[in-house]
Amino acid sequence: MIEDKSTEQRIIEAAKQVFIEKGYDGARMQEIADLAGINKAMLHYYFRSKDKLFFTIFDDIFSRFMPAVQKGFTSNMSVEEKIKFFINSYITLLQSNPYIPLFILHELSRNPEELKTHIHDKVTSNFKIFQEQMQLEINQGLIKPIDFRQIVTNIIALCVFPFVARPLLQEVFSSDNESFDKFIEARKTIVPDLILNWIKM
Amino acid sequence: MIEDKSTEQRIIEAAKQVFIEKGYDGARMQEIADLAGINKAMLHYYFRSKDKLFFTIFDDIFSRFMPAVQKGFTSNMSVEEKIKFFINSYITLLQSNPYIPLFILHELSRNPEELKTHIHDKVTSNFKIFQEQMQLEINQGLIKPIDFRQIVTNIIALCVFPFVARPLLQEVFSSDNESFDKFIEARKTIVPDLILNWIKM
DNA sequence: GTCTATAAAGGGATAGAC
DNA sequence: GTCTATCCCTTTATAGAC
Repeated sequence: MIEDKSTEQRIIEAAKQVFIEKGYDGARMQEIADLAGINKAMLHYYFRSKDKLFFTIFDDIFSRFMPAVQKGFTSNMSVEEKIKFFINSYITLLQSNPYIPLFILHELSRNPEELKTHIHDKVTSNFKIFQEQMQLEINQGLIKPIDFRQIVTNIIALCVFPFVARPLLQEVFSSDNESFDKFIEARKTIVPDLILNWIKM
Repeated sequence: MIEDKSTEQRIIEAAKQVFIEKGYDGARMQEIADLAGINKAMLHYYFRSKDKLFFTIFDDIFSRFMPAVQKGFTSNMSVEEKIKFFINSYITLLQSNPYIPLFILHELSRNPEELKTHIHDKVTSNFKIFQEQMQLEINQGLIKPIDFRQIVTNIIALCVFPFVARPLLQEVFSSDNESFDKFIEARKTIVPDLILNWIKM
């Protein structure tokens, strides 16, 4: 049970845990109440409905997670340095938040229309800068002329996928938790290798 | 509504559709019954419970999908040819079944213990052959000595991720369905390039 | 095998006392 | 703000007629 802190804060933390683990459909208001150390009536007093509570939690998670992903692209490093830096810090972020990506992807796919409006203004800006910088280095002949979207998608895919597919991969490779953690750690050098080897002239 | 075919077959097809779209927790027996053109009582007559129906459907989907993935690795081609062939046919398979991966990943993560037993015997064998062949080509100096698991993970990640992250990617890149389909199609050459460029000596 | 009707439990939401 | 009690709809599951 979550202790200390204000009731509202305890509800939010409890709801995050339960929604992330079970998803919207699998989450129970009773379980959130128990974890927060209150009763169901209090949930509705603070958040009116399961829907409202969910959207609050989703927005909170999404707006913490996406900018953390994108801000790595705003510094004044070269494309190569940025990619190295980004992959390293992104995988580190995922090691601390391993269940966030699958939660977001599942909920977006479950309810695309409603949630699109919630993410629309949070995903646009930061990549633009990186895109322009890449175009510049392409013109300078430093990197190959590859579709910007493909590069970004490949980087994200290689970072995120092991986390969303963890149960399956552990089964396929018969690996225990410890060796899987090492496997992830190794990717902090493997993924940059793979990407840079591909895009550099 | 699904017509013709036996009642059991209609139930299975309807259940597949609904479970894949909504997930176990979001699926309703009523919706499955409606889609199959029968009533709820019939579902229980044929499958006793939602759980039993779900596991039947999950096993069916999983045992169709995973071997299709792995059989590409059993022919007598070189590692390079196999990788090219696999990526192409895997992405093509995903184009016809875009929602299967997220469904499997979500359900595995929701209920890992129960479902592990269901997948255990279906994921082991075929990769072994490919692993041995890779070791051989590594010894011959044809490809770099890279952890086999990392190569397989990267290939699967690059194929699968765009499908599980489609709503998010379309939002980030402001792309309509048509241009996203082209984006996917282009990956049939991009992903092999990326992988082979990385592992070839 | 297929249907209608209904039981039984679950779960979101509210009323009202304190 | 917080609690207990309860409403009421949804959903899984079963009984029983045909």
